[in-house]
Amino acid sequence: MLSERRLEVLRAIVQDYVGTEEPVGSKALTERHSLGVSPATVRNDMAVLEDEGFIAQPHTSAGRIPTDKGYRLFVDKLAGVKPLSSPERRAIQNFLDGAVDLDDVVGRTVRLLAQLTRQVAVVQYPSLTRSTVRHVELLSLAPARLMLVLITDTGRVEQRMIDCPAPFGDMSLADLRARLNSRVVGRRFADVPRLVQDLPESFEAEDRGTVSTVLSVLLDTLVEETEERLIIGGTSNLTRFGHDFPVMIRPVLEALEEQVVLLKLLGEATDSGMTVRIGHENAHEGLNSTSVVAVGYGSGDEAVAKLGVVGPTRMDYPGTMGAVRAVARYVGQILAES
Amino acid sequence: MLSERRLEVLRAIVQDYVGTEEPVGSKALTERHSLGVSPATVRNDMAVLEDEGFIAQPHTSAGRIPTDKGYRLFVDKLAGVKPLSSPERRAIQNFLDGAVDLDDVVGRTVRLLAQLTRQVAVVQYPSLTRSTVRHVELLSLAPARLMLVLITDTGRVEQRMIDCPAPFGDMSLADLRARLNSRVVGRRFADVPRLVQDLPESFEAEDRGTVSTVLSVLLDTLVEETEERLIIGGTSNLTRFGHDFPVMIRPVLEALEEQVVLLKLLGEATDSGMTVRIGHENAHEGLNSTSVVAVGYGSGDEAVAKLGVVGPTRMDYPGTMGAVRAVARYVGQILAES
DNA sequence: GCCTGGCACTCTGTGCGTTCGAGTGCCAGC
DNA sequence: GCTGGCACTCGAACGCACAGAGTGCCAGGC
Repeated sequence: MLSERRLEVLRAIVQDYVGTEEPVGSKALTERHSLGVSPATVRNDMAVLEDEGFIAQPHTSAGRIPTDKGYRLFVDKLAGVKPLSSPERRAIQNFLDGAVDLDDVVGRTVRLLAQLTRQVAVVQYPSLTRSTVRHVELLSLAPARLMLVLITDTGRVEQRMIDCPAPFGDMSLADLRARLNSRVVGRRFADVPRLVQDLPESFEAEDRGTVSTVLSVLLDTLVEETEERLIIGGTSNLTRFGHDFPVMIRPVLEALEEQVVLLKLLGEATDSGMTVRIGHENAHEGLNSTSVVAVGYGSGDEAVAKLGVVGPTRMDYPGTMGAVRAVARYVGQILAES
Repeated sequence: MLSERRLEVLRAIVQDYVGTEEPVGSKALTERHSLGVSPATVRNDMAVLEDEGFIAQPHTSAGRIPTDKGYRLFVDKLAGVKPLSSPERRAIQNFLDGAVDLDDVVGRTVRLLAQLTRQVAVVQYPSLTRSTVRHVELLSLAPARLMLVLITDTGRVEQRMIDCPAPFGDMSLADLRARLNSRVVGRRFADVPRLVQDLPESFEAEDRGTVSTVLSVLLDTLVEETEERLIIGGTSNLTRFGHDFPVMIRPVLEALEEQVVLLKLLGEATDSGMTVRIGHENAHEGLNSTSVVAVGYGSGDEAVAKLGVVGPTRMDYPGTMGAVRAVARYVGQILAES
């Protein structure tokens, strides 16, 4: 186990490196932090930390920089989550309160997060797996052509065209609409298939085909809706990556364009609490020199989706974690209110 | 007026520079193109072209590179639009044909365009100013709470919550829904305000407040819907900007994040035909070293929106223009079919 | 046993002078 | 008006020396 002072040295190295972006040496460390020991002692500690794999030298006779493992230790043991200042909190609240609909909430959130952390922000749309149906509407557009509109309690609306196998009377339509709604309104998506299963049987033979068609479209829509969408913002913050950003930025931009990659990235975050994935802990190769800070957010007690930021491994973890957590909280509040 | 040969020299310079990304000298030019004259002659021509501002030297004793003005002349007079190969055309069609809804069409288009041109693609959603209303639905969620759902002929659906000033009976609701639809279905957005203007008067006094509220929400929604949205893709192609990309990329990424800037950018493109804006011709400062190739597309004869690409001024104009034009055509076809 | 000051060593980054080569401008001649 | 020749310029590349930061190690002190 590392002694208290060695941990302190690691903390100091991380902090200085994050600040200056330059390898940090023993002398500079003792000058900037009151460790109470001489550079020589720090050098010995550094040698140990290097043996253990927490720090590394870019080349002999340069200072040390933290390794992924070093950042990991820093995040797990040495750093807390830095709470935001109260002006910051107020700014968040004001900014998010202005949102008019779900798209706007998500859009504002991503911009806010990017601005606060000065990194690339990723926000997943609230997932619908735990959503409930608020209303199902059926409209007749033509004798054998219907439109299905699904409204969820998170405020999303989805519509589908339906070509019916046979013309469908207005009475039957109203009937189906009423029965459908009485069964599924307020129910979770996952429960809907079970609840509508026997609906066709209660209709006249001539209408059964259409009813079945409508139901299958509805079920398809539910499945499709549960697919997760996300948006990103603040890509211009990639230029903050540091002096080696020209080589780093390419794979990162490519990874960010792949929604699948990002969804997996957020998906890997554990459901409760904040997840920090550092450098090579990220499965995707292009993100090997980035860290991802993600957290779930939701309207109630359950997390319905995730949001987070992607930045260089050399990032201000306490500050970033604080911002991510705070934004997630406020977004949850906003969603709960609406 | 420049002589035929001088124009030929300019064309050769543009082509070589676009290919090699290096300033091109007189000797190299005569070797790679059969101009039929000696390097010395070419040098004289180059001196003239430089006097006229079509080319420039990065420093004395380097080759020449085209200026914005040089590219402009090249695009206007010297270069055609390079048609795509038939495999390319087939690929476009296959790719776009797989789209299932409007979002999907736009998403596929932006990816396609980015891939074909290897540049940043920008696609504007079909504008709704010329759209018509397909259906307006009103749902009662609570005694004094309604939901308005607007369905357009381009397949977009928009919903709004409405808090009514007074409870609104089911009969009144059905009545309002019927009258509203009979007036606006099939009409253009722009005509709706006029068509519904006198609706409140025909209702009982107690319902008028609610009817007015509903109408104002409807009109708001129409206005908001006509606001233009767009999506971009292929940002990782920014890394192709060349050796000076680290300094260039920042303002470009920033500009790309501002939807307003991009909308203005596309908006500047003339309605008919393809528009090419080169370097400083772009009003936005961050895009002073990029060129924008944009064209309108639409489901019928009218252009309903625009799409295009953003790339370095040093781009393959004929190829890019060909790809942009082809994609716009196919998207138009797809939209017309659906 | 741990910390410290001292010292030799090893790198990188920087400044400087030199060389090399591509490219130019100009001129005289055809 | 085109061409070949020629002197000139300037940046890129290279080698080299030097300063500075940082290290590892060791002997000595608390």
